Amino acid sequence: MAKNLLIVESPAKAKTIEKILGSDYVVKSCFGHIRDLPQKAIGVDIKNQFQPEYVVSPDKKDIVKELSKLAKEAEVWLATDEDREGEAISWHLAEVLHLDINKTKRIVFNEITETAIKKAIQSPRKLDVNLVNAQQARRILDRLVGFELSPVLWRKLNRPSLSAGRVQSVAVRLVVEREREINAFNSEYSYKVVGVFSIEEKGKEKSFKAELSRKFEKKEEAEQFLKDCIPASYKVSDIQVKPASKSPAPPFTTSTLQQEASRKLGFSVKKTMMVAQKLYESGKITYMRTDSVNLSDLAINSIKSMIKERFGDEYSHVRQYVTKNASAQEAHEAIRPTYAQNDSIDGSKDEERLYDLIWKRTVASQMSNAKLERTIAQIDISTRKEQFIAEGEVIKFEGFLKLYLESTDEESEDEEQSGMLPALSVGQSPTIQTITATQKFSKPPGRYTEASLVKKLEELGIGRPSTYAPTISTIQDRGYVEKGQREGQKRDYNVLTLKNGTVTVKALQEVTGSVKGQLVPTDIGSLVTDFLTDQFNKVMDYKFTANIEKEFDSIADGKVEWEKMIGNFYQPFHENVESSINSKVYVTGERQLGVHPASNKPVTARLGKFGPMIQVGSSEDETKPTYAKLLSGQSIETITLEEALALFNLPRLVGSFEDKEIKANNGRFGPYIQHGTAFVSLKREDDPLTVDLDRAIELILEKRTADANKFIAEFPEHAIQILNGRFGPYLKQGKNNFKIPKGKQPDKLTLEECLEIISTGGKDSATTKKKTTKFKK
DNA sequence: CAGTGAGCGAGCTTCCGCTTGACTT
Repeated sequence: MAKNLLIVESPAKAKTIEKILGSDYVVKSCFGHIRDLPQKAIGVDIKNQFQPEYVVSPDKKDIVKELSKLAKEAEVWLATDEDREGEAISWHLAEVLHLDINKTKRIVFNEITETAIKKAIQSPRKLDVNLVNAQQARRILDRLVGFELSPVLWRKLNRPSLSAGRVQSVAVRLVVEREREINAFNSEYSYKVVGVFSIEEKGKEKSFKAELSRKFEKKEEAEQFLKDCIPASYKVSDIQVKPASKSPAPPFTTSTLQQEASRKLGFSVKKTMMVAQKLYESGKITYMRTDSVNLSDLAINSIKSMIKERFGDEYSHVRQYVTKNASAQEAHEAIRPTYAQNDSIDGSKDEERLYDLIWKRTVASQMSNAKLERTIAQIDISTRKEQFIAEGEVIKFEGFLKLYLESTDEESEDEEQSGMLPALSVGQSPTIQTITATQKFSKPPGRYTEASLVKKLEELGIGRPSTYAPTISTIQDRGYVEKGQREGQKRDYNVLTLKNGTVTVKALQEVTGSVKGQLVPTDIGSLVTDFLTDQFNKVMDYKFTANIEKEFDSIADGKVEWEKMIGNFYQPFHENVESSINSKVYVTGERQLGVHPASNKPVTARLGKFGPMIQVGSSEDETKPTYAKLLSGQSIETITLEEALALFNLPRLVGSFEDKEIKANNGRFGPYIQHGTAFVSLKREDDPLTVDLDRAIELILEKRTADANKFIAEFPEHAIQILNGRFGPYLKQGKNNFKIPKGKQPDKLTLEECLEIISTGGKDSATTKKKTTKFKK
């Protein structure tokens, strides 16, 4: 039996540390928090100084049992993370394992290296009760806000399972307000003029581009300019050459990894975290939930020697990055490869790609600046006072660019990579080949992507590395925010060209305003945001988290009692909740669209029991009002009277096929076509208002083949079917589904085997089914 | 499975931050 029990949070960490410490130490993991407020009840005694009721989390019972047993016979070292949550985890461990708080050794290290760990063992400290209290205040405040606000929403929007919280509600607010900025944006245009010139260099013709020093607002102005250029000659009037340098981005944190993996690999934040977890568990990278850009000395040294060996001394530049984010707690290192010399790993395609990204980013962060030379040449026009400006950039020394360049969120269509210019000199007269004036529209602010929303939340100090991905999932699961599906719309633009002495005008089309993969608010998301910002503006304030973080810090410093801080917050907050819940106002977002041209009845859009809808007429009229559901992509806030009235064309007769009518409609599960008694869902790109007969028949036939492929085998006498599903083959009996055990071939199952699967696996499947279905209604 | 369009009723939702698997139709 070992004399010492050392407890850390993560099992992968435990393994590594056990190797370092040897046989005197048993190193175990507690898998994060072991105790928390109860899941189903508020668990805070408000009348009694907000005393929390903690329970061992159901999935941690076994862990706690094991740790208790080990703790009885060994000296316990609490080695959880060095931050507020880590301190609290240690305190809960001390409580549950009945350790003497004054005697228990608490140690911390923020890198897993032999020196760091042995040094930590040399200097244990006591539990920091003030820091624990700061965590309790954070926990209790979040619980009070979440569990008091959510019921207000259930009532005001008449919808169960809505939720509100310090983090998620602000995340939704960001998306809602961005959408409104975009809706309010008035796109303006101007004409951007680009000339293509050529010049002789060493007997060869070389061409280069230059942009005019001004843009034109009107087409006529642009046209006049081109005409003026017909007889013109051109002269290089000035050349400036300036050295420039670029430095690498710091190593990855959780947030920057999510952003880069989204931009460069197209990963969702959830996927990034799942793949990173795999890399971490197999020992290939350091911990992936971190807000620190710090690299351990050991890592820096091994990266340095690797760079020198592989690229040469001149490529090495040791940099120690400092975390700028004020809310960072820096309990871990930056995300980096465990062994810098491994420039690739074996794993799934996704693991290999993410590792490659992490490796390059980390190594590049320790490489020299890139040295550039920027050339700006000015070209005069004999017939006009404007000038053409040619810009060129030449890399003199690539430095870190040899490996890696960080991407940006902006679309890169306009970024003409300014390459090398031919050698120009003042006084030269380049010849013009073409000049084009292109109509360019100003762009509204971009919608958030999952990753750019994480970036924004981090800037505001809202949320933590471990919660970014779950928060993004929550706001989508609750139906507040969706990933956009709509393709862009076509827009005309003009291009004027001067070539061979004549000016031509062409109208072209571009696609703009695609929302694919970007976050758009739903009607419910917008209504919840408006309601909460109106009635609970303090909690919805973008600075709320930053403000209370300061108060948590005061608690951690021992200057403020946590009960007092929570009391000061709760008293006005709760009064607000009470008055809001008692008011008879319901949130429907009702909006008048106008009157029906035929009947003169009012047309309104609002949130109904089953979602956003249009109503024609009022419920007080003698004849009942008529209703129509909004289509996906439409919203109460933006739908027009014309669009609303068009919805009443449903159900719509599309035509007939195989002697049966085909109708298009918008139902409970979205738009569909009905063919006799068969129903087929429309695809995202289809619109029930316009879908034609050919397409409808195509979809019907598609569905028939899909249904045929779905079927593998059946035993009708027992109502058993073996089918192909989303997660592979499965067994179905009546309404229950069963997993087919590994190693069994689904098409060769016998009746006996099927019955066995049902009798053994039956219980589990039935209970899990209940769990998942209860969410839906 | 492809309706419906309120406000009583019965009983259910819900937070944020630490950690991993188990499991999905």
